[in-house]
Amino acid sequence: MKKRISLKDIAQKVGVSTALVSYVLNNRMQGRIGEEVARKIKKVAASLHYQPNQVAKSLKINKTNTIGLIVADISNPYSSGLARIIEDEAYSHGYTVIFGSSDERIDKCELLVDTFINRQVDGLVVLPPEGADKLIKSLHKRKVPFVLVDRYFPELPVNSVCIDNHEAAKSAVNMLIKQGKRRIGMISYNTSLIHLQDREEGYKTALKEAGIKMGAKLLKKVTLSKEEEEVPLAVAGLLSLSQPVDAILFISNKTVLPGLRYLNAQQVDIGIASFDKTEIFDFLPMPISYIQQPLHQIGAAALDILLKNIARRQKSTQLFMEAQLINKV
Amino acid sequence: MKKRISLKDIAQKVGVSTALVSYVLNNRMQGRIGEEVARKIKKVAASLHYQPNQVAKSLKINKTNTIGLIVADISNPYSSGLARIIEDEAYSHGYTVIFGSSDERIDKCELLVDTFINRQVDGLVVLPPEGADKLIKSLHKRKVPFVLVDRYFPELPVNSVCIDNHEAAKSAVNMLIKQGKRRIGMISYNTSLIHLQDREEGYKTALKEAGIKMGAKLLKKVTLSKEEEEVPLAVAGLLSLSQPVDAILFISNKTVLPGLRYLNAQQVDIGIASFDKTEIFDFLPMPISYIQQPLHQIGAAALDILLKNIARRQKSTQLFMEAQLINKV
DNA sequence: AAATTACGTTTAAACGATTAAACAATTAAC
DNA sequence: GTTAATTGTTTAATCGTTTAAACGTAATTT
Repeated sequence: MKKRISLKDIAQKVGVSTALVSYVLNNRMQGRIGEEVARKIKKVAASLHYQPNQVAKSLKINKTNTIGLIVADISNPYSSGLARIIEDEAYSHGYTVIFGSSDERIDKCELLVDTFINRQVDGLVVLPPEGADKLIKSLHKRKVPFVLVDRYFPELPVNSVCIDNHEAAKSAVNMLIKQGKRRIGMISYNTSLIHLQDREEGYKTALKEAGIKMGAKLLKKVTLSKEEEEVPLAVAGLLSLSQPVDAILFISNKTVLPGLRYLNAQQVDIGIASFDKTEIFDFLPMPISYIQQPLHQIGAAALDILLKNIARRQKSTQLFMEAQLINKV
Repeated sequence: MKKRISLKDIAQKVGVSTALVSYVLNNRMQGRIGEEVARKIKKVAASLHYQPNQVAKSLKINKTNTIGLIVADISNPYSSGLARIIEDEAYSHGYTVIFGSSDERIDKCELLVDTFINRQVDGLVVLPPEGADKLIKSLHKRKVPFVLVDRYFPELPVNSVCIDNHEAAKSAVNMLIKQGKRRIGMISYNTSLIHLQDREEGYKTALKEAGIKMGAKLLKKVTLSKEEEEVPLAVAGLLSLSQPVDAILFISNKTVLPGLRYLNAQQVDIGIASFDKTEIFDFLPMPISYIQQPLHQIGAAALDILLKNIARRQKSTQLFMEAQLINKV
């Protein structure tokens, strides 16, 4: 890397102090600077292609204009879609984004948080893994500006932007009921993540409100990150009940894929609803309804909250966005 | 953000100079430091949860341990998949990754490059958009360590990691021929991007070597980023020739999707091969062969080259990886 | 004419680390 | 017993910025 041009180089060439160069290039001290010399400084700066060293600037002003983004896995469509929105919002406000994937592991997440804080990020956007309560609490205590997305911790009064999962699941089940389905199963997760439990609760509420009895056998739980193996078994289970299901609600895009693969192979045609869309929906013979998260709104809101938090003029905000049910008949 | 602990704080508390604290915590000057005081410094550092300010360190040692990743769009699966691999490789070497999406636009790409360089990244991984020649040349002249991925510029002797697109396309077409196809069309791009032209050339070469005449009508070109509108038309064109095609090679995952959607809707069953896999392949009745890029190798090689370049011990390297043809019958 | 204000610029400290060189205080060498 | 080497620590400069305060000089006020 070639030696870069610094304020000093410009100052020397023009024959003034670095302070003056700094003032001129930052348009400070309006009116107090000689027109002549200002012009000359700007000219020399341009001719040398001067670009300020942001590291030095960051150290001095104690602000890096960088935000850290921690997702479960950047190669997952939900995460990368979110990343893209955060990126755009951040850049439009003069921020740069560093990112890392936690793989849903709390130790990795902690490592990333530490790394980012040591790099003096101005704030964090975090999609927290299961069991991150302690970490989140510590962030809060250390007054690090941050905002959670997709997931939240009800007992912690920290910034978060999620969808109303309870309502979303409820509306999906209601739709299945309206379509005449009565034996509605669900593929859920065995997890302590509240936002997923909310989805399960929404499913139960919908059935209860419709006066449909919900047998425990209709609710199958699989392990996070083990979808490929466990979902087909779970679906098979739902199909082989004495009273087989006539519809299934899938809790996530990661469960619906192996689920559909199985149903497709078995040539079973039942009602299907899912959280989040995947490309394959367009290609399947049966219509698949899904809950569409307003990803753009989520990302934009998250960054908005974060930036206001960085600027120290906002208290904690918990946002629950309304998800849209895309109803395919 | 709470005031963070600095070397000074530790030094004061222990009653020594910051220099000594620095030496101790970095394990410098082995054996020259008093055991007693070293222990005390480490203890105090730990009790205060000292974490070094990387910004200050970066300024001093002129190294940020950060690399910049510029892709077309982080929400595109190819880009996010690559991002994940780069991330893992980078972190395992103590580097952090900042990223940006160029949207295939040269102006955005230039802006990102400038932003990243001002932030003193140690190097760049770039998926360059069409027409980036000038930018790349300037990076090279300024001796910024960088490596191109996926795309290259034959006339520029700079680091790059790609697949052998010519060979890959050829093998795909050869396979179609072996399956008995004779009227093989291709959906290609109207572009100056060499790696895409290579794919086209590979297609032509395969036909020529097999002694099959390649009419110009068999090669349809669409516009980058306009796949959704143009590909269906192009496919329709290939099917309505006086001698319709019995197979199509798609140049990318972005073209194969609308193509398949159209073919599926029209219930046409012909041979299909494509670059890159998409999730939907598993769900379609017809077998679809595809060229699988060794994404992991590409990412790992790119980072390896970049790091060696940063450490100043390697000349420019152009790598062409072998892609794998996944043959579904 | 002395005192004040304004103007244009420089000085110098600071941000938080690293590190060569200097410095006492011991210990070893001859 | 003087000199030299070793040991443990500090001093101070440095990285490239920013910015409050100081500083002359000129213009204005009284």
